Amino acid sequence: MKLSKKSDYALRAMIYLSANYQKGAVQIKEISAKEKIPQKFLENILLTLRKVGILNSKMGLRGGYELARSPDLITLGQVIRALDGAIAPVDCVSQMSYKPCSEEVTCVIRSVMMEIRNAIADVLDKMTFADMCKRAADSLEKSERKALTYTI
Amino acid sequence: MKLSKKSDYALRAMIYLSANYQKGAVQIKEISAKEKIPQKFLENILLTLRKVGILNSKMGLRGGYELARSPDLITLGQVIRALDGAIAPVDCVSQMSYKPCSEEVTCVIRSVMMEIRNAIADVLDKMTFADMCKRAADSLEKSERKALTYTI
DNA sequence: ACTAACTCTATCATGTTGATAGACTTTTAA
DNA sequence: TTAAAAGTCTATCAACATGATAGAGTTAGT
Repeated sequence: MKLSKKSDYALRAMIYLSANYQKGAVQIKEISAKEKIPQKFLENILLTLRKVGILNSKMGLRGGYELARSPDLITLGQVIRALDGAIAPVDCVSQMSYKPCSEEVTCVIRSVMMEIRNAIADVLDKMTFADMCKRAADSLEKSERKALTYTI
Repeated sequence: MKLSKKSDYALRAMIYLSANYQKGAVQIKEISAKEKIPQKFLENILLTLRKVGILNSKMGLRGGYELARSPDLITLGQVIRALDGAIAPVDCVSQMSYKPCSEEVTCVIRSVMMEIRNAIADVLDKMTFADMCKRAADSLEKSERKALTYTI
């Protein structure tokens, strides 16, 4: 039950790219520096996201990466699945890498794991990067207001 | 986001022990055979569960393992935490192995992971092994009725 | 005392994770 | 037209986790 560093980095990079959606291509180097992600590691991550069609890239001087579509059309689930694979805790309840278990029909562990899978998917597949940016703005504002209150 | 084989085996063994709760100590060998779990591997698992107080053991001839308390007082969460550790997808939202992340207050990834942790915990900490036995009985009955229907 | 059972520690092969290296290709702008 | 800046691709690595096995102990019922 663990989010890999890879997916964590990917989410951070995606939030960064979402916040800069209108500004055109952003370079790996910039994301790497701002989000403190090892550059070479980030290269692989972004490459993967490009291959699944979440990002577009421009090669050459002044190249970079940008979202392939609007942030409200990309969910956390899409990104995590691209990097970590299936979200389900066991394969027999996975949409992505389904493998039947021996006693499918009566297996009670399976039924509980299905509940968990659905609960996770419910969060990750509904949450878009537009939502994430909004949340970030909200919580920043809130913490600034708080800081202001304290300094009075 | 993956349940380890260890936890999976543990859950199966616990369900088996719950179903045999009134019958006194059950031997590793029996559980291993019935649930098709490598015996030596199972030894380690049961030992761990004993150390955290979920199981009691009797040594010597006619020894074995049994639940330390009634099945309705043991949750799946307790067992999985004993074997796999924290349930939370990232440490900064974990009750069990909490480690602060740098930007705790404003981190939006954290807030989403907290939602997921809570959703998972909500399932695992409410579901007891008594519930599991009931489910098993229900689904067995259902599949038998179904089989009957088919054979008419 | 014999034996069936749990206890404990060590070991092992395999795979995954997080990270790095370097050679290659594409594009732009001077 | 060429140098520099950017992405592309493949290989490699150390460290760790996982799933499993081995074997020498210890305990207790008969």
